[in-house]
Amino acid sequence: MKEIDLAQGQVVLWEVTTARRYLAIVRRVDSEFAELDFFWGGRKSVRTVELRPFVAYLDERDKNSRRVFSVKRSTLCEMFFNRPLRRLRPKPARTIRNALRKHGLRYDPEEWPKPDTRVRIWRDCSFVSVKASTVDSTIEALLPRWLEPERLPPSSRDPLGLQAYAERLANALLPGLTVFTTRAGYYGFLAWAIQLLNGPSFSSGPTRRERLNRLERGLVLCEFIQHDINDNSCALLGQRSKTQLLQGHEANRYRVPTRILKNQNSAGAFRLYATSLTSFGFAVDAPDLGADRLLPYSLSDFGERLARGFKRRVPDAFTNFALGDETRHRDVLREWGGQLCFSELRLLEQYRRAFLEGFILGNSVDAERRFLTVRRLFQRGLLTERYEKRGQIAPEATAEDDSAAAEEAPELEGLSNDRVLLYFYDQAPTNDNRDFQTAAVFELLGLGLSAIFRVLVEDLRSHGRTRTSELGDRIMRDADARTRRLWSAPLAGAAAGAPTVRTLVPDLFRVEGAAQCAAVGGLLLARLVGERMFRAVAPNLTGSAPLILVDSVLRSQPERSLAQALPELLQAMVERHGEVSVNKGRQRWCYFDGEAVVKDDLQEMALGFHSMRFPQLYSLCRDVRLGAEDLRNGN
DNA sequence: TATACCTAGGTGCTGTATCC
DNA sequence: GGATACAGCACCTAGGTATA
Repeated sequence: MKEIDLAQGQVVLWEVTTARRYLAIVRRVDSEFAELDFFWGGRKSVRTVELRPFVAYLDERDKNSRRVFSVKRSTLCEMFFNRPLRRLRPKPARTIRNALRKHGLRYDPEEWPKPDTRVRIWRDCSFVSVKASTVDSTIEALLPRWLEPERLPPSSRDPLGLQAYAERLANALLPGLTVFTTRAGYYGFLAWAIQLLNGPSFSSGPTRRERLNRLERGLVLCEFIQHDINDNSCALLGQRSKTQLLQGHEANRYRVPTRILKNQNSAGAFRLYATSLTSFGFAVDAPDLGADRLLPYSLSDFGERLARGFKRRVPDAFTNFALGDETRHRDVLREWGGQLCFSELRLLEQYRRAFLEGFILGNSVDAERRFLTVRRLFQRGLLTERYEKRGQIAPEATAEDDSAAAEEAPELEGLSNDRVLLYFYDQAPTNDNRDFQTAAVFELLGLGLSAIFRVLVEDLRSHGRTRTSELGDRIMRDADARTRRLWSAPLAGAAAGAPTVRTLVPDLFRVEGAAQCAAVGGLLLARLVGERMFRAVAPNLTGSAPLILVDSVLRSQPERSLAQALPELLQAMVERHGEVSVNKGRQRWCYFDGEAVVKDDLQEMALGFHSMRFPQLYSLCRDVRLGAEDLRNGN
């Protein structure tokens, strides 16, 4: 076999025998050997003379075959996964497709239903490697470009670019909370750890960050032993390692585990709670301390109080155990776990008061915002003092004619984002409700638009190319008579005849098929823009993508029906998606080619509310059993 | 019929891709 | 580089199939 240059990151063909051939990625290469990463997760060092770049293999194929590699699906699976995979699940199928696309290979057909389905693979001549050399790029610039542009990094998962605006709305309601800030105990643990480790005793030896990680692992071990394997009521970061940790004893004695998370520095408490810790006013950023090898935070007065409160729960010998290498008996660690338990910290009044000070009762802007949000949730009965019960749809949140739909809804633990947003959407538009209602209208507009964009995405996935003027027929064909009538009526008529928003939203998630979902999404948009609530909050959404889209297409020509407006709405969304993709430097999902929309790098598209962090808020409130009395003290 | 084994599908959690 | 969403993984269970 002739010698060919191999490069890191390249897809190569390793022909062990004529029958045993594998595709792999070059991890490292030197003059004689290349280390390969296989798609099934294995790694192996192979002599370079046994390897060929897969594209070179294709180029060497017979011209009569048009340099197309045709192979049964089962054989392709063996080449990728070392197994024929008689049932090809979506995940490995996606792995193969993504790998082919990523490395400039095209395939046909799109779907491979049977093991003996033949898959044809060939070079995608429009592909330009992201890491192309300067010489390549110079040559590329000289080439005519009448077909596809060069490939960009993979597409965004947020095709209409709605996430950033949603986060701004969430931050206005609950600044400092993130999707990870669910346990009040971590604030005290981190404050105590910062206070302890930034002291003079730890200037040599392991870094303070490593010591903090050890303290966290020690805490997690004690909590896990305290709450046995069947008790997940006190969840901590690293919960998934619980079984492994509990098995890691020798004669009922444990050491601090070496690992609770794959990367504790990026996924541990210190990192995930850092911004929240400062937003709550417990600590301030102090990068100069970091330069001195200290933890780069300085505790505030609140933070010092919180740390002292937590310290009262820390067993005397815990620190030495966590930072040392000694073992302790299970029963001792269980007792420590009981003292440290995050679910019990509320019983310590000093700790609870200090936490509430930072959380909602302090004088900072963020604390005041959180206080106003929490107080209104209490006033509306969305937050109550009954934390143990599973959350239910609040009776006043359900319009009378929608009660049947609400009864069918599954019970939700805590406080879900959709429950809060739909509740406020149902209330009168007042200044006191305005921020919640702005978020609700934004999310509902986003849902309706996304449902409509998704029908285009699914059509492109099936056909590769579609005309926006034909999608209306598809939606109408699958719809019931009432929906067809509403889609054909002028916008005002559709708004008046459509079910309520509270009915349409669950429908959107219940109906099967993208076309039916788009039909419901259209009715949701019509209903929304016709309601008083929309007119009340629209000024707050000026400049946001959903408002621009519905204003420019729907509200500008209210005499048109949804069916008539659909092609223009889709065109506006595809254009918006194009702009978003350019701004992000990401590959687009689709683009206009004359009258038709053409598939490019389509991604899976799911519908849902963005996180407004109400479940996380509920969890924090539950940890300290926040009550109405606490809020009265905050006035 | 009992049992073992296999697979699909659901769920929850972690690690990483993505976005700003 | 920080914050976030989500893909992927591990685990579990139900149901189907093969075998004794």
